[in-house]
Amino acid sequence: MQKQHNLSKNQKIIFDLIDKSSEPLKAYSILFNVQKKGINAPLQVYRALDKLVEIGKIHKIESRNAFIACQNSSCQISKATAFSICESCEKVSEISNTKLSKYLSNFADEAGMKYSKYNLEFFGLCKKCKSK
Amino acid sequence: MQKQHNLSKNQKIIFDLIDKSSEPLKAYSILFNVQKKGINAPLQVYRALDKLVEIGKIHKIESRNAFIACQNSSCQISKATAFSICESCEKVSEISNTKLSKYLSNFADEAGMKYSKYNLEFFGLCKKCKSK
DNA sequence: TTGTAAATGTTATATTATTACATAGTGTTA
DNA sequence: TAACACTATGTAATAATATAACATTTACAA
Repeated sequence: MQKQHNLSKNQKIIFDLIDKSSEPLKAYSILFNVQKKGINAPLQVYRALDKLVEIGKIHKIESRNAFIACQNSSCQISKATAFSICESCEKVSEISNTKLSKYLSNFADEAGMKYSKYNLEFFGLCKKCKSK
Repeated sequence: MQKQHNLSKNQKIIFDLIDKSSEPLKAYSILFNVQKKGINAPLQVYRALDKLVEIGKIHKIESRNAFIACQNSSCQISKATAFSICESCEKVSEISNTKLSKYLSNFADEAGMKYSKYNLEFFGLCKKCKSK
């Protein structure tokens, strides 16, 4: 059973915003959106983001400096993330593919070393953009 | 046969610096290091970096905002990159594993979509740091 | 030699993220 | 409940990363 994390006020405000969004959100765009809720400073946003990433409720898309809510109902795969990113419309989806995650979690390099965490970003054109 | 890219003056200065470095270099650390060679502005660095990334001579480590020289003699895999990153000493190595790259290049998601590019970053402790 | 693409130089500014310090809330346990 | 540790919050300042806009120059093929 997964540990229950009770989100604090700021964490909840920021998670809700990201969760409702259909696209990855950037930190300062989040800031502008939550100023009416009393969150005034970048640091307040970054602190909430850090925590949310840590507990797996959101993921950072490294190549875009943006954040999306975990699509995985269980939110247990924050140490093993894979995303597809459309280079045209910037749509991002979390990939949850058991074979892929098993393959990568078990991957060992030439020296036999295994890794405790990975992040994979695939790039291409999404269906919509491809057919344009 | 791979296309020959004759590096320009700035590109060469910056590539040489990165290539000699034992660790990933950040843009502003590069800037400080090349100021004696007449490169004065961030944009000059970023332009050279962009070009070097584009032609596959260097790669960007997205999670670190840093750049390393391609370890692959052929430098042809800039669209299919994988790295191991030590979370303690920050050592970064490029992984060139044929099976892995084949697996990922051929990966198709649930909808059968294939991707033209990927970047994978593994995290863990390197041998040295593990034994400490 | 002219056209064009690539590269350079420079200033200013935008975007992303952290340091430092002070205060307040939450939950545990002595 | 008092004392404690831990987490979260608030605020100001600043650091670090990256791009826009504009002018000029170089490389080189037609």
